[in-house]
Amino acid sequence: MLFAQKGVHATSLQVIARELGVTKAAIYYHFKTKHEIVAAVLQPAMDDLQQLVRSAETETCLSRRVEALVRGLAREAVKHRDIYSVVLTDVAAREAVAGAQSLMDELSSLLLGEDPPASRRVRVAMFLAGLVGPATDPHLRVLPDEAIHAGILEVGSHLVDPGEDT
Amino acid sequence: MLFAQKGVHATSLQVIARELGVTKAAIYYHFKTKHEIVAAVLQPAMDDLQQLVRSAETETCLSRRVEALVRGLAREAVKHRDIYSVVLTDVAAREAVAGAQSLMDELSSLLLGEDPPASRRVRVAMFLAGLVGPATDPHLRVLPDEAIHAGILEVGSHLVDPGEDT
DNA sequence: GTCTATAGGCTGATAGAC
DNA sequence: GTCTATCAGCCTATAGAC
Repeated sequence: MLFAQKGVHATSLQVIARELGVTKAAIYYHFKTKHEIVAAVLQPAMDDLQQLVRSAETETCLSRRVEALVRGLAREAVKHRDIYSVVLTDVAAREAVAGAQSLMDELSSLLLGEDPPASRRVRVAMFLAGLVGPATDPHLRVLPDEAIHAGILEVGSHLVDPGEDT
Repeated sequence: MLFAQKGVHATSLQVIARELGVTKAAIYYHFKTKHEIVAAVLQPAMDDLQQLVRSAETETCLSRRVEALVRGLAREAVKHRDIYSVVLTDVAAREAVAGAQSLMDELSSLLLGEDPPASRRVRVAMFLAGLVGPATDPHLRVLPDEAIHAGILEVGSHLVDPGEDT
């Protein structure tokens, strides 16, 4: 995906149109604005993420909630590798998708629980930001999905586990 | 810094000029191109990072090398919070700074050592990508430098430690 | 539905007065 | 050193033919 390579802002409609073999105007028949295009591309991942957050909201036990979220995030990060490398990275992308920022905020809150110590705040922030790593690193793209999934799971269960607090 | 908030590509010279209270032309007296401006902003962090990589290159013992790099990265990530959130994130920024990408590649290689298992590859990629987390997360910006530094150190020593391989 | 043509704005960058 | 004025080029978006 072009958005991932050059960023949303640097990917012009002209380039997109050429890639698709049509003209700019043809694209504007299907989408009203560029924001809509970006949103449409990111939508599948956003929907899955939203569903994950929704289902985790009901779980009041922190450790169980965290476990479910980490497992879900590992699954999603692999499934939507390309999209994650955009959403978690590109400022323009987050602007285009309404609620992307607040969704990430809520995700963060659900992982942190109430009044977390500073060390856990850092660990969770690094885990969430780190999800982009396997998605973007060209050397990792050759690894099978299972290996990346297992790796993320391992990292997440350690970094976000509330029991790790000192 | 504007580059961090809106991305390099979305930050026009006009906005930069207005922010500084001068005109675009005045800026072009000091810098030949926009690339030069971006490079100048990122230079301090890049220099420190390069020096870190240089000094680590000579250490042939993997575990000692990794320890030094993790310690150095934790220090740098805190010292240059704003810049790290740009360099590690923005595609346009990496394009502007010659050698930024290859520096990150070398850093990654030095942390990985020879023929690392897949799980360590993922852990290192997540650690490096995760360095942006504490820098960008608005909730973490209120934490004192020491807390973030300690958190990164803790995460890094666990994620990148070669002894953690299974 | 997809095209051509074009409007109107903003961009990075330059030339020349002060 | 900083300004005004201006350039060509690209952008998003629209109007209207086919």
